[in-house]
Amino acid sequence: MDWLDVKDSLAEAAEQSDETLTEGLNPQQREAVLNGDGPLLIVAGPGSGKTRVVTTRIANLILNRGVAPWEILAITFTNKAAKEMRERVERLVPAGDGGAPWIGTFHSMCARILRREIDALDGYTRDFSIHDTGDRNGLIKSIVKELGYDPKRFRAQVIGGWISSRKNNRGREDGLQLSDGSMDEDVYHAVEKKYRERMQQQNALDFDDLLLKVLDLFDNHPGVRDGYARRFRQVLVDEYQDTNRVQYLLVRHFASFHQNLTVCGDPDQSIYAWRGADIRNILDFEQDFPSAKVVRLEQNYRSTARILDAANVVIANNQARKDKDLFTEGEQGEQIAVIECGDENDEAREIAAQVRSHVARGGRYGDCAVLYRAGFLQRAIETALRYDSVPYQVVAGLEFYQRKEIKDVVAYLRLALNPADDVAFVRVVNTPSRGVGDTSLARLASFAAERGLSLSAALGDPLALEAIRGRAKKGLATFGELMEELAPARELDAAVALDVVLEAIDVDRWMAELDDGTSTVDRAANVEELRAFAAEYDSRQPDGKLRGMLEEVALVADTDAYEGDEDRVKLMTLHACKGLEFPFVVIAGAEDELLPHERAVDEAEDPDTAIEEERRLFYVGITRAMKRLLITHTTFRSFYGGGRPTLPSRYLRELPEGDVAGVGPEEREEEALGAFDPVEGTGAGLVVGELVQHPHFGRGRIEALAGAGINARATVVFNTAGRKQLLLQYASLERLEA
DNA sequence: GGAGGCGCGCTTTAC
DNA sequence: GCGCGCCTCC
Repeated sequence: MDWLDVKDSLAEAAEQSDETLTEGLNPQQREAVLNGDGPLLIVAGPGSGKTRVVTTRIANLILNRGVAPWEILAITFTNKAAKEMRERVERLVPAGDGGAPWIGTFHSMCARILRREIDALDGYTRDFSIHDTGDRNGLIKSIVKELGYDPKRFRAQVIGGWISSRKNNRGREDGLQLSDGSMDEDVYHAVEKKYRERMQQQNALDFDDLLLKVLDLFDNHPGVRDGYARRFRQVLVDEYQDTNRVQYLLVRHFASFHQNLTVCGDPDQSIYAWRGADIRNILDFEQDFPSAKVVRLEQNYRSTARILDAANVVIANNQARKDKDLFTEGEQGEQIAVIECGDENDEAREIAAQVRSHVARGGRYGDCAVLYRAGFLQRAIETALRYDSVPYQVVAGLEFYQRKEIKDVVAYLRLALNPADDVAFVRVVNTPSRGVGDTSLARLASFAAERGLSLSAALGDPLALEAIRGRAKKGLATFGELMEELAPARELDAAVALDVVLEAIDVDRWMAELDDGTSTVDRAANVEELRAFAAEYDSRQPDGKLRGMLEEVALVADTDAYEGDEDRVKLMTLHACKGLEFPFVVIAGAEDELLPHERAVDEAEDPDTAIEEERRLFYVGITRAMKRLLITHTTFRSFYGGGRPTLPSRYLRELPEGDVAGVGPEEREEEALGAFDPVEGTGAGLVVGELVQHPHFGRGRIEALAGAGINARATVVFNTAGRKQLLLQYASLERLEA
């Protein structure tokens, strides 16, 4: 069916859809949906119905404003968000045959554009490989060694991060400083130069390049740029507060012709400054687009009044923000529970118990989410949930595609598509084992370098193997033949291509080789899962072929592992929870040095800014909760096999007293059910000079007392642990007879 | 060249 | 307390 036909057939529905579409929306939401052409900024507080507004707006553009679906570009930050948006738009607008709106992440959009247009850029073809962060760091490391520097002193990760932030700040690179401010800048620049050359030689792009190359394309080929700019009559960008410089410039290009740009976001939820997000993009939107209309969505439909109040009060401590006035008409709700736990196992058991009592009271496992600042908190929680037979699901990225066997198989697929991909070549030339070691590989590499060839092209030259002896020679020759066998896979359906590869490398033997019988991971099953994914991809994207599947594999980071409707507890980082909501939220590990994270503070140019970003992270976590919020922290947490005493997060002190019920270790024994009574009178009666006992620090003497109420603090000098500042509300100090 | 052992350093967050 | 990288020995 042609789009015009679709439009006709929808005309009738369209007559009334203005009314029905916006039914149940509040005036601000309706305004955001119905606002006409031109730049539009939607400042959307948490739980204000933003996704509904954006999807309804898209539907309205299609149904009532004569915009064809394919003239709409909607950019989200995660695949998860893109998927949800796509589904919700489809529910409102029946899909026609004419083409769907472009809904995706910056990275997937750019990959899609480059597949069509990259020939216009020197040295690249549409079969380019996409290198992930691991690939990038590996290449950088080998370059560092090649240039004769010590890879321990010049860590690939650090240089990689530096290169990345330079790319993400295009045009402002010179303002960036080396994190250590040392004299090593020449080395960094040398590595960067080499890295760029090597990437181009192997027809490879890293994540940052995907965006940057499109920017290059648009900057240098106005014809191409205009093609897209004219096509996209309506551009929408979600989570605009998290865009970086390059993304900002891209958005301007996309919207350059029609100037119909809708951005939405919330400055208080900006949590990606560490990867170049620039909050100024949203704060300055009205200066950038002087004709911009601004709509504020301030009514919260998600959380209880108590939870919303706590969030408001906490975030008000940030200096760098615009005041917002979030309100709810919802119920007061129960108090926020803060529970102090002994250590991470204690904390995990407590969380498991709380989840079970939630279910015992008629709730679902799927109502619950456990959020934490850093991935390593996950382990203890998983163990406790498993012990209690609580079903859970980790919503975190990468895991699957980070597995060695998966990366290896994917490297073969990459080679089939792009034989110049040296990083993939190095990864699998000796996997499974073919007797090719570093020495012979180095010989092949220098042969290739002298002639400006890729490693696989070098293998095609009979001279290349002359300097190589024995098993390695034979192994390399075998690998060369293998590469030729793989070549036809490039134009096949993904699953078929995968089968070609698996057969060519004799996957069964390889898997048997890897399986030493002791390992618990079922590698063969993982490979089988990849096979299933490929088949699923083929049926979903019949034209995608191997090329398309590899692209998707490279760009899923938070996987689509998140299945909102499954009745399982969700475990994820605070970063991953943005955009989601749960009836019952647990924020674990609310301790100083973890939240705010010490590294965020230490490594930031400006610690105060970092502390504010961490506070936003806490804010994002709080505002995910609909009905119940539980915050846990420990007094001691294991670290690197050892461990250290911990103090409650400074942000806990900011929670409004009336909304919070704190519970120490003794009180919570029979406390699994119901709301908690506030702890009262803590700290009362303690006197400077007294001896006290702490559950983890042991004995100590009070040196000073300060603050009152929930802010009451004691400085205690412990016999073994030294001097500590403790919040009396949480520290559960016991007085000892003098 | 490969397997096994030891020591070091590490855990932010992610497309 | 684990994984990786480097080292040694076969």
